[in-house]
Amino acid sequence: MCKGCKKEKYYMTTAITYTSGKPHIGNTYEIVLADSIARFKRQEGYDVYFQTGTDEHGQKIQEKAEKTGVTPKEYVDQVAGEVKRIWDMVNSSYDNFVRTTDKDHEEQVAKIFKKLYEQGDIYKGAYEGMYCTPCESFWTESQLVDGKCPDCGREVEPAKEEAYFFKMSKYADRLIAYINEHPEFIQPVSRKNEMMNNFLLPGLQDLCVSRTSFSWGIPVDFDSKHVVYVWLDALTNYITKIGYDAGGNSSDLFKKNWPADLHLIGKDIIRFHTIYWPIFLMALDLPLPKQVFGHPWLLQGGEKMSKSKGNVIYADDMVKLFGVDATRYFVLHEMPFDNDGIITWELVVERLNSDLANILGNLVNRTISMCNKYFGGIVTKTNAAEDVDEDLKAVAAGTRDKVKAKMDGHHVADAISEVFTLLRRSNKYIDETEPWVLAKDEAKKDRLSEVLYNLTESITIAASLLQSFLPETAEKIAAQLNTSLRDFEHLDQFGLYESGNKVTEQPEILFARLDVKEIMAKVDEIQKVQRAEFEAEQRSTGEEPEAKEETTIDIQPKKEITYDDFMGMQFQVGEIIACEAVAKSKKLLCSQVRVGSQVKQIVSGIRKYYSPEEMVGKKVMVLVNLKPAKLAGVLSEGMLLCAEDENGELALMVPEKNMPSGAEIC
RNA sequence: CGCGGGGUGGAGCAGUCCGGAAGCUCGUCGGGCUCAUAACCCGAAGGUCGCAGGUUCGAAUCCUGCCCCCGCAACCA
Repeated sequence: MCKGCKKEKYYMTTAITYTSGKPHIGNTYEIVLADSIARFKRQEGYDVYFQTGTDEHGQKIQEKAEKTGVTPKEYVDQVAGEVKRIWDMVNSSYDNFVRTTDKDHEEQVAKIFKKLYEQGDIYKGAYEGMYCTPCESFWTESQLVDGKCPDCGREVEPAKEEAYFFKMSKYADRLIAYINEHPEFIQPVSRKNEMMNNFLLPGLQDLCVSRTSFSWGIPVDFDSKHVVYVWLDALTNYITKIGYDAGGNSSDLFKKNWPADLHLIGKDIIRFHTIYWPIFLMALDLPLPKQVFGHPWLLQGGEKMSKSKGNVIYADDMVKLFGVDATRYFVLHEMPFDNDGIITWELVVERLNSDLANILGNLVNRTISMCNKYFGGIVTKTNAAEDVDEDLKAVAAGTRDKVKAKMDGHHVADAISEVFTLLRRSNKYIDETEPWVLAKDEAKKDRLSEVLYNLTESITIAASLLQSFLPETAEKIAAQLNTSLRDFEHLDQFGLYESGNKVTEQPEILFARLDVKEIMAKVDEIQKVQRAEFEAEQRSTGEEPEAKEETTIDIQPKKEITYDDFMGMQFQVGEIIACEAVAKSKKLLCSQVRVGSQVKQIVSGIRKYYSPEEMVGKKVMVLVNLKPAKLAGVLSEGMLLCAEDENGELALMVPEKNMPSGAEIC
């Protein structure tokens, strides 16, 4: 901190990661994104406090622990350790790694709950819904499957449970006003309308903030059969872990840093951060955070990520194959600002080769090689300038402010691109000046020296601007150039590289080019291991292994039926003579099926797998005597039989030999 | 008429708020160069900006209608 002036504080947080399992690359993306913002703010001169951590309570964790045969605490200790290890591995520079099972946090949450209760914002009421007794779970109407429990398929019954509620509606008007008066509060702005239109303007319902159906949580201290709802527990980490005290004795750290300048979160939890969290803070009479930025997701291209397929991408594997900075580069660069990004192994290799190896690594390498070849590594400014230098110098000196402008709006990918514009410009400069031609003419030695100086200086500036994103690489470049990364305030000037300095004699390759095929072979190995691990885990938790290709599927057995029951069902071969999509639905097809001499209209949910055209002419298996019913308003007089695999893929049952329409199936 | 996101050269995207010569990266093809990691530099091909109307001197951009894709929601007989 400089004398006489105080650096401006900047308090930022990530969401805390839920410890129900090992974080994949999509989760890891958030910490890298946050880290690059934190590093950049520090570089700009802010006094940054950067907090991240893990969210460790809740029913899911309790269940997971039970299945694994350990206590919830043992379970979250293990996962939180993993999270922290990964956060450290990707070089994140957090100041505080918090856990919601930390004693001080638990105490404060209990105090906050009590305070809100005593001042009347929380009241005791009853939660009503459909309850599945064997599963001990409440479900909303919309969660039910065929009116039954989505977990076990058994009957549910209406039930009431005592619960505490928070009076959201009391603060809604204040929140609406705040959001309207602070357009920068919710980022990207498109999310603001979503919150307003879907939740705030229609009217907020009171939020249930306690549970009695499980015990792994922070107990309500005046009513110990309740635990505090996870979101009230999780969100408050932003204040409790910097020293907030509900009793009025908050720490200096808290007084200095609250309100937060930035909550960086995934777009899926924007609602919790822009509605519930601000209202909790209003109830506590605390100022609201200045900005909530909901970043998009990193999605795996093509198929869905699934452990059983072994295609989940983890930061560990990426770091093993590509290194930390290449991993950071990819997730930062490939992520658009408000659209989801795509990650595939092939794309990672492509980016690494074309950007990091070719443009950046090769530029550093060729520049240093020339310095050594022509001047024994000594870089001297001779002022033998030519017009062609001007553009390079202008781009180099102007990059800092362009990067800053992008970073101010959290457009991290675009900020990095600005630096690469400078690197591309530098490569072009080499072609324009042709140092190898200058080297052949003794009279042009000064000019050659100046050219290499300009390149060295440009690279120094680029490396200094890259340090927020690729910290290790930036340091490596500075070391190879025998200089240090430059202060932010001097990065808009050209010509500060120490003339007469000697660069390294043996430049190390920063990023080696990779062969896609070799990488994909290694990826296959990784996926094999992942599948094996998954199966082992399934066995250890006593779950039936998920079906793989060409294996079997076990389904919930139904109760035994008699032969008469069976004979009560009439199956016949039917021929589809016409078929069209049901207008009001996305999944339904309406078929005219000839069964013997009559034609039945049958509606089926198979549009995703069969087009109306390909249905026509098929001979299929039909349950004929099913009571007619209306689906999406269309009458259906039977059922086409299909086989279904574990992914919901459907296949129509057809006779193995050609059979006449109406033939009985028995 | 359920809610939301999206449809821009082979791929991935920017541009759309505030109309004014269709842009970026990758890939392909041709050329140049040799300091460098088969790299770098230049050039070219390739797009009815989902479709149809409308407003305008002028529309990827504004208005109207429609189609398709992806989430969520659902009636998945």
